Amino acid sequence: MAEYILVAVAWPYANSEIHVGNLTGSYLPADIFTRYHRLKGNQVIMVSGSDSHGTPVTVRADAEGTTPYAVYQKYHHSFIELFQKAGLAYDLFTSTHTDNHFRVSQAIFLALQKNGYLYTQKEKQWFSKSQNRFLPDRYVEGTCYICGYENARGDQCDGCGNLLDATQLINPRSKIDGSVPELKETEHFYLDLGKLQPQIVAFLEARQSYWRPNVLRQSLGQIQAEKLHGRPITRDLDWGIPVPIEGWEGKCLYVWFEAVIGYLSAAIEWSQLNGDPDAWQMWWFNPNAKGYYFIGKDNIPFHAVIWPGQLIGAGEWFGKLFAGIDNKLLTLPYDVPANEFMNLEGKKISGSRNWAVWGHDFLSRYDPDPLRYYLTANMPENRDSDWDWQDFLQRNNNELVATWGNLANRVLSFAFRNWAGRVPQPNELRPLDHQILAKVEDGFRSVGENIEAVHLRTALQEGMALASEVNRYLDETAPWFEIKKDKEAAATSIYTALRAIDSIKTLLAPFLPFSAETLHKYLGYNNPLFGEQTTQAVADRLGEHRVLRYDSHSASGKWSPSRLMPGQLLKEPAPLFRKLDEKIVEEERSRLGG
RNA sequence: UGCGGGGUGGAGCAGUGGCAGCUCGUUGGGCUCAUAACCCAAAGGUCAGUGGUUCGAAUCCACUCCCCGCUACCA
Repeated sequence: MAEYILVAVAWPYANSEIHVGNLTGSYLPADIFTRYHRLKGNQVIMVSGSDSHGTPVTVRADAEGTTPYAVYQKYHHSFIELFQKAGLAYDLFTSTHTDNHFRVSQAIFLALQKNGYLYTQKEKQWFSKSQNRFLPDRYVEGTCYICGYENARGDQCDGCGNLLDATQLINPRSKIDGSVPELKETEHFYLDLGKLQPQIVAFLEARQSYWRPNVLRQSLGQIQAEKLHGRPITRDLDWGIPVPIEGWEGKCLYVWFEAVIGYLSAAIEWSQLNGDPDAWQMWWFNPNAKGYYFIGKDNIPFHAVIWPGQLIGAGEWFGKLFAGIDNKLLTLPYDVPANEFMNLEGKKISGSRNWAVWGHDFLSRYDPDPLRYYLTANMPENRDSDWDWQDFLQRNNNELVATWGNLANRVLSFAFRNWAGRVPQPNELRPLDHQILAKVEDGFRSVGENIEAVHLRTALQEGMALASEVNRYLDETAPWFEIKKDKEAAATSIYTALRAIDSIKTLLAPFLPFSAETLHKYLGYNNPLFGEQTTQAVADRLGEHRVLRYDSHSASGKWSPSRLMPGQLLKEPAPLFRKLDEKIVEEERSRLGG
């Protein structure tokens, strides 16, 4: 009775690098959750990709004198490289710039239209003659018609703080090239969220007993306070997915509308790449499948309100239009365990001011597991948290190294040295031994329950607490003392301790996959716990996109207690983690804001 | 101003009606297998303030004082 679980992870926008806030907000919790379910033997797929379209990408391309395609490719490849280094093992990390995604998105659009949830509306927008394109409100500056402030932006005035109607700006100019734009009429499609509101509310109410309060506040709470209204889902732009309607050439689907559809299209692409093209239906046409959406708090309305609205609105027409299948509804999200934000040294992370700890930069000096440990221990599950270098150092040295790394090292090295590199043969286990093993083995229940509820901080804490228990056990049995007078007693203690750390290894593996794998080898196992991350280039009519995949063939890990065999050949151990020097705190702080 | 979050021992947090807990740090002791790691013990809080509800409040209500977000395609 394996469960079908879809792990849907936020799509990084392809115009900037990834920092620790992004990692702890969505990518890391998703990976931990997914690794756990893999060990557990569930049918889990973790999908995401680069959000490739939209105006910011085109603006950046213009500024750098290159193409939007090149900009997106550059960041996309950087993401894939980072995810490999950080051990973020997506079943598929693709992109929105694929033929498959275009077709899926257009099918969703058409299904919504068939069901009567789209309407069109004409409006005036600023148009840049020099660039021959419409300007998003953000990219128009002018004098505020309320307070007279001269550098007001189209959407909001920084002088008086009022939200503005961009078309009323006085002396408008393009923020991109300074030219004077003119008002021009344009027509767009709107998603009729007002009409979908009753179904969206019902969807949310059915889930409010177990959703996080921060997510409910910004979805159900928001709707109750102010009604939903239609949102434009197309734009005058050529870098994106064309509106699949005749006469609408030169217009594209708005990125917020099509990027979320990636959760569906990526599952479909994953199936195709696996040579089992209908497999996605086990997640998407299966009412018992559970979809978990790992995102940051900025994305809550899109995932908890609008995306369910899109799925509900597409209804059975999606299956019909896309796959010729009747009477199938798309599976709605089961949970949206959105995280809050992580600040940095007390201030909000800001990429443009370099107030950030960048993923690539961090991993050029430190290992991935300490990063994953700190980001999990400090994950903003309930409220904003803070990355503090002093705190990072202390948690690394006093918790990860001292409690867990040292435990593994002291047990392994003692065993290796005194029993000729093999797991010692124990006597019959004593009550003390049974006790510690029972305690550790109960972790498969308690840590598992916490991970399933996406309480990852607590789950990690419980795993670490078990490591402390084993340290205590060693202090009581004192095998270094036993061995002097009764080697068999020492063998029993060390065997018990080895079995305990073997189990804890598995309990911590979702969080610390690299060191778990190393420890797994030291314990003498030949097959790895997890599969491999691989990349591959996929060609279609839009060009080529590189994808990151997960190959589970070699994986042998199981979410179950150790059954370590006496006599098993150990490998010569070495410490799992490095202790860090106090001086890195100042070094790292001085890099910030530079 | 509007909306939202938060103020708990030195630090970071848990705790939504019933003797105030956890991790780290500090101090003292133990051990010596281990990356000066590990184990034990102790000190340390009028749970922001005031008033109220209650047999009983960190926990509910009212008011006050601070801090921080959001209202920006900056995650």
